[in-house]
Formats: sequence, structure tokens, C-alpha cells
Amino acid sequence: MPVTDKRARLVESAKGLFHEQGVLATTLADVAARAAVPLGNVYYYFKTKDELVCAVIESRSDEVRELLGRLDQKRTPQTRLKGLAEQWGDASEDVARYGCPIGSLSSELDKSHDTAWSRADSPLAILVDWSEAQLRQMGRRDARDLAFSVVSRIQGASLLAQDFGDPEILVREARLFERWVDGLA
Amino acid sequence: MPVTDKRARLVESAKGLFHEQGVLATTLADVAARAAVPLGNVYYYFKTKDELVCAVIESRSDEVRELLGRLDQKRTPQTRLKGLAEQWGDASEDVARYGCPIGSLSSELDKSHDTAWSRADSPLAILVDWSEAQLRQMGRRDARDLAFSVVSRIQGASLLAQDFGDPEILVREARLFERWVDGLA
DNA sequence: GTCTATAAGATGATAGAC
DNA sequence: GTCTATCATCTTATAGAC
Repeated sequence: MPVTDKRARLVESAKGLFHEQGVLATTLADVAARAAVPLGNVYYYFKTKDELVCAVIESRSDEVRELLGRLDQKRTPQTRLKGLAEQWGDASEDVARYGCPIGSLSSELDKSHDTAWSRADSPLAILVDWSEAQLRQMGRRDARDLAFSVVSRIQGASLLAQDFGDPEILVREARLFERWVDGLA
Repeated sequence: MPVTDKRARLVESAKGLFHEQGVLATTLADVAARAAVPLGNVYYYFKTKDELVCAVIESRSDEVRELLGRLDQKRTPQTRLKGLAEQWGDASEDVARYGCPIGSLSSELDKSHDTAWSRADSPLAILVDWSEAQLRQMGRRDARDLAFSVVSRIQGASLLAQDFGDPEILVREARLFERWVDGLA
């Protein structure tokens, strides 16, 4: 399974289309077309559509880890947590149009019990674990519960922003979130 | 378009299957089978699959209005809001398995821009409006923003409970939510 | 109103030439 | 490694008998 340019292009294409249209609504012909790869050639890189889905999940997880790595540069756990919410606020236009790239992906895939994608390394789980670490550094005993709360609010706000088609919902919730973090001390 | 027993059975069947498998993953053959109605007969009641989807959305909206009507019996806006979160806590097993029936439905349909279902009467919008009314009765100037926060938290927790396959996440978030409502006063 | 049979089109996947 | 052509299947939707 060589890592060629075409393979990367296919994953990138699928990532975008899965976000915009959903996984089930996206055909391999769509993916191939956007990547400028002939349909039949897709099967050289991915034996099945499920395999392509797995590759997309992995890629999303990598993105999340990269983002968290950048946030880790910030000095305090409080600013790091606020930086997380800020990220969704910055992407609010995109999220309002198509939903959160990782939330909507997880939501759709969790329905099909194809155990191909294990829950262990879900992108959402990475976010929760990281948030828990920040809250623990802040001395919170209930770090785990609060971590779920953190990701909950971001994901819920993303869903509403999408449903109402209004990016401002996400921006306002990010602001409320910042105040909440300040209140934790 | 007569309202027969069969029509009701088809809507009920679709409602369940859309929740368990998603809208796109559910075929009209599935819906017909669960409703014990021959496939061809489905088209007497619904000209297209989209029409059936609209009927399901309407039915979900009715369910929400019914729930909120029951909660309106409670004495204070605080207990009414807590009653809302309690509802999701009670259904946590189901939500952890298949996601929130209205959240996952909205999330999936918001991707397909088929304007067949107007955003005006989305079940989520009904929840937000009602929450806003409660918060306004509590004297909050920022009632609208907080209302989005209320529904956000419930929806976000539902998504995480589904992704982690753990109903307790929803129960714990409901508990945190109750404390938050008490702190608003 | 009800149901069977089937048309029409799309989609995942494969065979095999180059 | 790459691509064309195509198969097999599934799914929405319709035609038309009862």
C-alpha cells in the first residue's frame, strides 16, 4: 500500500465530500472525480469504500492531534481551553454550512455498526482526553466530567449552528464558554 | 391523502428506522417490511421518499411539542428546564445506542440541501424557543443566547454518549446542567 | 384502496488490457 | 501501477391487475 500523491488526493477529496454531503451520500465516483483520478483506479488504493472511510477518520484524528499540539504551546490550561473553542469560532462559517467535520462524521458512522472503525481512537475521544488533561492541571477533581462538558458544548453549538444556518450561534457560545472557563479558576 | 392506520404505521416504522440506521441507510423496503405493508403500497401514501421524511419530521416535532406541553405543568421555569434535561437522562440508553432522535435526524438532513423540509419548524428550533421562554420568565436578558446553550449541551452530550457508547455521559451532563440552572437564579 | 411485477437508474466492485 | 469497460446488485418509482 504505497503512499503516493494520488492516494493522498483521494483521501483529501473524500474528507471534503464526506463533510459536505455525508459519507453515505458520497459515491466513489464523486471522490474520484474531485481527486481527478479514474474511478477504477480508486480500488488500487482502497479495496473497499469502508477502507477509504477509515483513512478519512485517521486523517481527521491527525488533524485534531496537530491542532492540540499547537494549543499546547500556550502558557496556561485556561488559555489552551479557550483556544480550543476559538478554533470552532474561527471555522463558524464552514461549520454552519456543513456541520462540525468530526462531529457529523462520528454521528453518521456511529449508526452503522460496521466495527471497521474502532471507537478507541475516535477524534472526539482525543478531544475529550486532551480537555481532561487541561482541567486536571487546573486542579479539578471532576476533570473527566467537565471534559465531556467542554466537548459537549462545542459539538452541540456546532449542531445548532448548522441547523439554524447561523454561524453567530457558534461565536456566541464560544464567548459564553470563555466566561465559563474564567469562572472555573 | 387519507389518514389511515397503514399510513400511521409507515410513519412509525420510518421514525424508528431513521433513528436506528439513519435516513439514507434506510430503504423504503425496510420501512414497508417493519410496517407490514407491501412495498408498492407505500407509494399510495407517500409519492416520494422525501415526502415520508417530511412526515417523520412533522411527527418528531409533534412529539417535542407534546413533551414541552407536559413540562409546562411544572410550577417554575427552573423545574421545567431541569425536566427537559431529565427527559434525555431517562432515554440515555436509547440515545447512547442510536443518538438523539431529533439531533441525529437534523444533522443528517441539514447536509442534503433538498429544501423540502423548511428550517422554520425544525424540532430543534421548537426546543430553543421554549427554553428561551423559560429563561425570560427567570428574568434573564440574555435568554436567547442561554437557550441555545441549553439545547447545545443536551445535543452535545447526546453525541458524545453515542460516540462513546456510554449512557452515563448523558446522565452526568444532566446533573451538571441541573446545578447550572440552580446557579442562574 | 391494495398489491405484484417490473422498469429505470445508480453504485460498489471486478476483470483484464496496457 | 494505471485505466476502460462492465457486472451484479440494490433502490426508487411506476404500471396496471384486482
